[in-house]
Amino acid sequence: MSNTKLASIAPSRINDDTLRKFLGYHLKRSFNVIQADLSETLKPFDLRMLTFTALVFIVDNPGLSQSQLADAMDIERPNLVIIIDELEQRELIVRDRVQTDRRMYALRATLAGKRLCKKAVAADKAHELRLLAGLDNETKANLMSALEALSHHLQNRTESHNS
Amino acid sequence: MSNTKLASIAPSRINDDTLRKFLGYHLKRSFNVIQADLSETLKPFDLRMLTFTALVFIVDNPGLSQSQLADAMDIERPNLVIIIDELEQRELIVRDRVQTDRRMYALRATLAGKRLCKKAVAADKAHELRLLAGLDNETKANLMSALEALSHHLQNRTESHNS
DNA sequence: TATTGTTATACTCTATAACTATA
DNA sequence: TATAGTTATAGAGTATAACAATA
Repeated sequence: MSNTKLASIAPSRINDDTLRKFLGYHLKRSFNVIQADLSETLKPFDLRMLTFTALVFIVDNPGLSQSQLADAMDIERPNLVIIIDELEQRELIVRDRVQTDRRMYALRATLAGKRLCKKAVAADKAHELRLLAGLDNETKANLMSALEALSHHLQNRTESHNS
Repeated sequence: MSNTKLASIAPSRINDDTLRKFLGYHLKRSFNVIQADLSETLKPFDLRMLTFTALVFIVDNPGLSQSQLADAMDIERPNLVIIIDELEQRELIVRDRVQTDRRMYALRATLAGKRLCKKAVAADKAHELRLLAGLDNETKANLMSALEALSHHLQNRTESHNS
């Protein structure tokens, strides 16, 4: 860290006064760290954030369709296909044909899927607690409620835009 | 919205009780919305989130090097090159050779760069206010301080990991 | 006609290894 | 040797258009 020569030319401490005022700036930085760390946490289960999220949704909502899932995950239908393919090939979920509407599949988790989901959720929870270790409980509670409020607010906003 | 037949098979309202407890879940959803909206906001200036962030950093820190900038932006050096190339080609910034250490460049914004930066910052600020319209001021303030705390906490965590 | 799932495709962001030129 | 910038490349995530099967 001996950038004594550098100090005369470039700022030794980077100024982010302008960017610090932007929600998107902090959101991106925070998400990048959590996303990178979460990838490591999910690696033992052979899951990524997207496959993990899809699996949890299917476990919690047996019978939902790919359209519904894509909508819940805020991704486009085409991008969900390979995620479902992967989960199905690993026999964590099944695609059941719906008899009353043969266009769509009812997604259901297998026993193996439910078991893996439970383990991954526990690992993810432990991972987040480890990541937030050092913050006092009040800050953590504020963080969670603020983020949940933001997420809901933005979600409702886009819904009313689409209609 | 007439999924009356669907209701008998699949859940009509998606349950996200499990995922709702995860910071990463809300973080990702919020970031996706803000990122998508910000892209639209920056389009008139021919900027993306990355080129915008780089430009603001250079304006606020005249003379910084690409390594310093990559570090500040939390991206890898190779990925910064094309961003700087783009800003330089558009004559928003210049790469000045540092005489005392000819390996590196001192990045500086041109007058045009500073002007565009100012306009883009204002548009971005207006965009965020518009996006958060409807939330009461207390929630907004909580959100900002919570996110800033999170961003700083995670940043310091990774720094101590790298050393 | 509209919708579900699918294919193909393209663009952006991210990450790593290896090179060059300078120190 | 170590560092700054670069090239090449590969892997994710995301978005759109167009298609087949079904409603």
